[in-house]
Amino acid sequence: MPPFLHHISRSGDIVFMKQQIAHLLEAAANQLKAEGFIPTEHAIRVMVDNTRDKSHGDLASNLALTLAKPCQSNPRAVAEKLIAALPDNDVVSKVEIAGPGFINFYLAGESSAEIVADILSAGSQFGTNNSGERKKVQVEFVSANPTGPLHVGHGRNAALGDSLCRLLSANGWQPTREFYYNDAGAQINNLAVSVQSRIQGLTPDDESWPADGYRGEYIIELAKAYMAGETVRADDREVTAAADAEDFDAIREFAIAYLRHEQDLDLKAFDVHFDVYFLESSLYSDGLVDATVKQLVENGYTYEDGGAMWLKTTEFGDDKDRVMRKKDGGYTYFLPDVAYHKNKFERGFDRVINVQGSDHHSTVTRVRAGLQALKEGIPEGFPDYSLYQMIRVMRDGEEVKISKRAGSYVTMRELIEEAGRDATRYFLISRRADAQIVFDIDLATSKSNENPVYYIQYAHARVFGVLAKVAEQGLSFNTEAGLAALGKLDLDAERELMTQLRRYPDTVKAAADNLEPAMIATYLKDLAGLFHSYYNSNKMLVDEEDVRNARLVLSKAVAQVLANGLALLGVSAPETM
RNA sequence: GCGCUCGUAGCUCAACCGGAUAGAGCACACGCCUUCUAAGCGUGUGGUUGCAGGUUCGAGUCCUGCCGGGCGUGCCA
Repeated sequence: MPPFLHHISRSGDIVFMKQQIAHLLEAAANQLKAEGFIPTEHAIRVMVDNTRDKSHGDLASNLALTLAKPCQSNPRAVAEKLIAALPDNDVVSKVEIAGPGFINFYLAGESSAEIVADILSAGSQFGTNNSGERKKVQVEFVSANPTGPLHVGHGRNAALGDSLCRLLSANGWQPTREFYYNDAGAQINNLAVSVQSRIQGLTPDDESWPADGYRGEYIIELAKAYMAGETVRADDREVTAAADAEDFDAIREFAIAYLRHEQDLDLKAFDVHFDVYFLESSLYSDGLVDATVKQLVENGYTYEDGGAMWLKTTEFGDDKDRVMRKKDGGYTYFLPDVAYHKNKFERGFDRVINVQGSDHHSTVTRVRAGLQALKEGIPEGFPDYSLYQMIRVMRDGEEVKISKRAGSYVTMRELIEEAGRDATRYFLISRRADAQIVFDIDLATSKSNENPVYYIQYAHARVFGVLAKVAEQGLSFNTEAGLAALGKLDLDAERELMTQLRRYPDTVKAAADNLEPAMIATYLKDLAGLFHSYYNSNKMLVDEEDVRNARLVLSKAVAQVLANGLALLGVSAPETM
């Protein structure tokens, strides 16, 4: 018996059933190689898929189709040989050849039901794995400059980034959540000028209002707080206002703290928390920017032209070189970005992921090019990016243009207050990052029942509802007895539920591998749907004790997986609704 | 112009590395609460997966070219 077969047993690691089947097929293929049926030089790549149609069994492989050509045989004949060569095992109850040559696997009934016991014993840990091997991953997200309230776009960023961290944790990684912001540049001065203008009683309509000033109403509140001598405490700083209209530096420092604090409130309402706040100014004060420039110059990737210093990013795949130091001596935004990412690399993270709107996708090439030009052995694909598409906001059937200048955008706070945290978060996370989503404010707020998050939460609450009924109706429920009686569950709906439950660990892995939390949302919607359908057409609290216990145990497992999945999205799993 | 990206039912979206008959919700029509929560379930209507080629045993998925949307193409970030 090949060594890997030690892992294949009914009592073993049942959750990665795909891998187990793949191992079986691999063993069969290797035997056919040894027999000379498959050319020895042919690399075998085994793929096992979930079936869409239950008449195709539980899992299927296309291996015979891919081997037909190298074996100079037809797929169905190859499939027959593969099946004959499968090692003995107790996880598969039936194997069939179907269609053009698919091999369909039916899992043994007990094997299928065992997932329920696995779920209940693992509890909140069910579905997690250690593929990240406790390695450190840093995820930078939100990273909004403190010049205004967070809007819907930041909301998508926050939901995606935080959920990604939860997913990575579930896959055995150790995430660090990091927030990077500019506390010293031109935009911050611009902010301070705007506040000072408001203190002086100016409005955006006045002629002397600063050209690029921030017009939003929040600047008025900020100015009032400053003149009232208030103290603001943000997560990463605390400032007491000097209340001096002439003290520009004091205004700036207070404004930063004030707006950071406002952002903190939104993020907390969203249940998003950061481990590290990184200041762009520290890159200068700690000499990281200068060191980066020096290194780039020494490596010969820079040149002067038109009074500016350029970086030869074209040597690393960019379509044109980029200015790194402007004529006026200041640096363009991407130079500090390179210094920052050099710093991330040197901090020893095994992996770094940036969550950004796709309107910044051009920085990807630039930052990576800058890092390559440092010649420090930073991997070419460093850092990873999760780019998400812009959100279009609809209100009263019309598109709301998001613009800080005009002050006409939808804030995160507005959304959370009107639609609630769960609904907002779910909506923002439930679509693939590369989909341009349409956020209909009226739908999200007034008719929030249409948000599928309630559909999922309701399935969870229903389980708790029926469990509460057990005692009310003077019945009994015993988990052990239920587990022992799972074999009594032979309805199609029950088998389908167990199949879907078994897919959860694969989904957790796939969602992390693809940096796509939305895959969890899709999975949960499907699971909830199967449960609602099952619940509606079958009574849980039947007289027959075995069946009652078994159904309740299955329902508990469904609730557990729903709760685990919702937790990955940062959405609550209420027991009553 | 060039680069990236998206285009799936009337609307909003699924479809894991190419797999078998492309799925949900909303909307529309008709059903299901004296029985565990109807925020639920069932049945039906609705598709040339933008168009045209190509690769493959097999394409919504990969390649090429068009068409359409978004973003980028700043010594803005």
